[in-house]
Amino acid sequence: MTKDTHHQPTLQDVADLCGVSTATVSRCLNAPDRVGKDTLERVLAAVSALGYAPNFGARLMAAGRSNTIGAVIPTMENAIFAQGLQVFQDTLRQAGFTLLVASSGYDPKIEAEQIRTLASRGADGLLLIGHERDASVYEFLASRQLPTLLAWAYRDKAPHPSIGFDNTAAMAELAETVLAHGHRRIGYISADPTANDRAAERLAGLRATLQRNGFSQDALSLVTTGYGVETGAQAFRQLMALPNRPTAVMCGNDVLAAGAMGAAHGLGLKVPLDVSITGFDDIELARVTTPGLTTVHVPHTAMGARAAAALVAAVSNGSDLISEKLPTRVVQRGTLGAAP
Amino acid sequence: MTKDTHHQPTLQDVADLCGVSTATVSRCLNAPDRVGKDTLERVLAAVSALGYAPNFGARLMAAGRSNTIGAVIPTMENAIFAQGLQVFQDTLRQAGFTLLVASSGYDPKIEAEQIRTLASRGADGLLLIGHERDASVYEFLASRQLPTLLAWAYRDKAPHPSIGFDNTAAMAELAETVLAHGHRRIGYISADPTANDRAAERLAGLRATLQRNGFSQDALSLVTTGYGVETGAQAFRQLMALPNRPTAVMCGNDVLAAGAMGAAHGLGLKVPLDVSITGFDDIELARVTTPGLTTVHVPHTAMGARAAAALVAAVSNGSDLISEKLPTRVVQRGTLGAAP
DNA sequence: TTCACCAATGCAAGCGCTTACATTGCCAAT
DNA sequence: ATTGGCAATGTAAGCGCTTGCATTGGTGAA
Repeated sequence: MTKDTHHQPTLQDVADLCGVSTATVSRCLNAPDRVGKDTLERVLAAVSALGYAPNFGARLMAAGRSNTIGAVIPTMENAIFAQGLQVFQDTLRQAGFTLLVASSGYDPKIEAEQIRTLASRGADGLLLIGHERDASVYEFLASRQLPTLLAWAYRDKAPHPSIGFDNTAAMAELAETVLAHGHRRIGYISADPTANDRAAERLAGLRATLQRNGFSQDALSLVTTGYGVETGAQAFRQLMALPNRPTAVMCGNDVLAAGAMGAAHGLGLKVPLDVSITGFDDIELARVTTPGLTTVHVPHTAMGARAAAALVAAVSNGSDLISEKLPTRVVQRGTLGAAP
Repeated sequence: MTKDTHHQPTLQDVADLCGVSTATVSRCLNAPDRVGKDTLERVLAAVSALGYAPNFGARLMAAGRSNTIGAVIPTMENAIFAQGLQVFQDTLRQAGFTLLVASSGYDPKIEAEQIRTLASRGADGLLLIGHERDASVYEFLASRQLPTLLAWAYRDKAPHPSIGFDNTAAMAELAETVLAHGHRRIGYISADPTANDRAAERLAGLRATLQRNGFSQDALSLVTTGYGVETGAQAFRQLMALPNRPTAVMCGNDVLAAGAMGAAHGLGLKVPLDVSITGFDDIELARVTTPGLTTVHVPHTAMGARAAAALVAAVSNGSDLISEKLPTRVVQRGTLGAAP
């Protein structure tokens, strides 16, 4: 037998086939200008003839770079991050990078674990959602010198670079709009703000707006809940059962709002005649409900593209990651009406 | 200086710290039962003290295994695959595997490229969507001996193992239900069936049902379109502009159906009084429209979990991947009514 | 003609880990 | 008391690639 097992072709095979050293072949692939023109041609021919593809592990090991960017997102289950992530991946792909995605289920423990996993797989850079996480995680990142960009959030004073929008201001703007419609009793459905800084900031934006407009604490009925459509529906029913039910129910995101819409329908309440509902994120869901959801439009596409470009630059040229604040805007679609 | 650069701890560091060989440390991590109990303890303590994490590249290289499963899905942009994928990842994680996701944008060229990328990154197994792809891709997979499981589809005679459901039969069942409501002119909105075998099978199921029930070709008005909510809406308007407009519009998936719902509302058509609409997949969207979408429920969760378990088994024990057919069922929610 | 220089290429040392094989030492069976 | 067997551990050979340094040979300047 010439060959016992059916191996993948290696650099050596290519080198043998054209009578050069592995070093030359490697250079043909990674620094073509450091090689003679005819040699280059011959080697590339051999490469494609053999169907050679470099072994990722070996390359990672020898070069210490993987051309991979990792992303840890809270969930893949709904569309909140999907659109931005899709663009993120497309942009990376065009730059010759691969995306590794992991999701944490909104659990900081799992997130930390996933970050470590991605790092140990040689991710050259990381995309994370939001600012808030344990100091040990940031220490880990620093010790690895891993370029890390935070997204879906932006803070002025933030110690880590982020690309996103101002959750607080965006929700404040929406809240102003709601108040302008004459609503005086506001319900708010939020994901747990202690474990989710975007949720916390949005809630803060709402609170600040209420206060600024001279409302008392009682004007706000807060329900904290989970992340699905169903939990949104449940929270909405809870709010409607209140003695002094709110005339407008604002939701921390579109998924919760969609649930609220469903629950309203189930209760026989007309939106926005009987009750107004608002969301946040402007995902596909928001265009699909009847009437369309009044929500905050978030620049998913721009965010994904800019984040990818920034990380690629940081990884390739070592350029610094700089924070960027993208604009949001309130989108009126129909679920917000005048207070009854 | 004791150390010039700020290196990650290596196996050697751990070994030095507890006075054993790297082999022993390696065994502690990979085959704890082949090591003395006290040694194990000491080593694990050192591991966590140093914050040691194995270098992925080195491990991949030495062991030829990565504990990684790759998945190439058509899109992350909507929820069609998200739920199944989330479960898939969770199950993998619990088995100590990592998921690498890539999306192809429904483009076979990109899919092939992504498959190669994942393979070269040392994915131990692959999850792909649907059966149809170029023979060269399957040859590549075979030459790599890469355990590959197809999902979201199931075929009896299929040459490759798959776990999913029978798209043809499921759509046929839904079509029977539609016909049972008295509809005689059916519109169908489909993604391009030439590039998507699930779409093709669903269409085939519908056609077969019409034929079985003695309908002529004219009973079906087909519109082929893209993948977003908006394209669904557009296709729906197209169907409503037909001289002999259909009384029921069936859609190849829930996203298209949601678009159709929106368009119907825009045209002032009451669903299901004026026109019936059906979807396929039963994703979150289907519960959010008003009225709820009548659709085909697909076992997302079971599919993701079983697929993960099967791949883990195949990769770990070399056990064969066997096809599995999961049940679907028609879910009546309200968008399907009697023909006007 | 000589020589300094440079482009093109080869040599070989790792990168950090796994694992086949070798070694050690202890216990039970003879 | 010997010794075979076995569990625990060590030794060291790669895995396939990149890259610093060495070597080669051709070029133009002196």
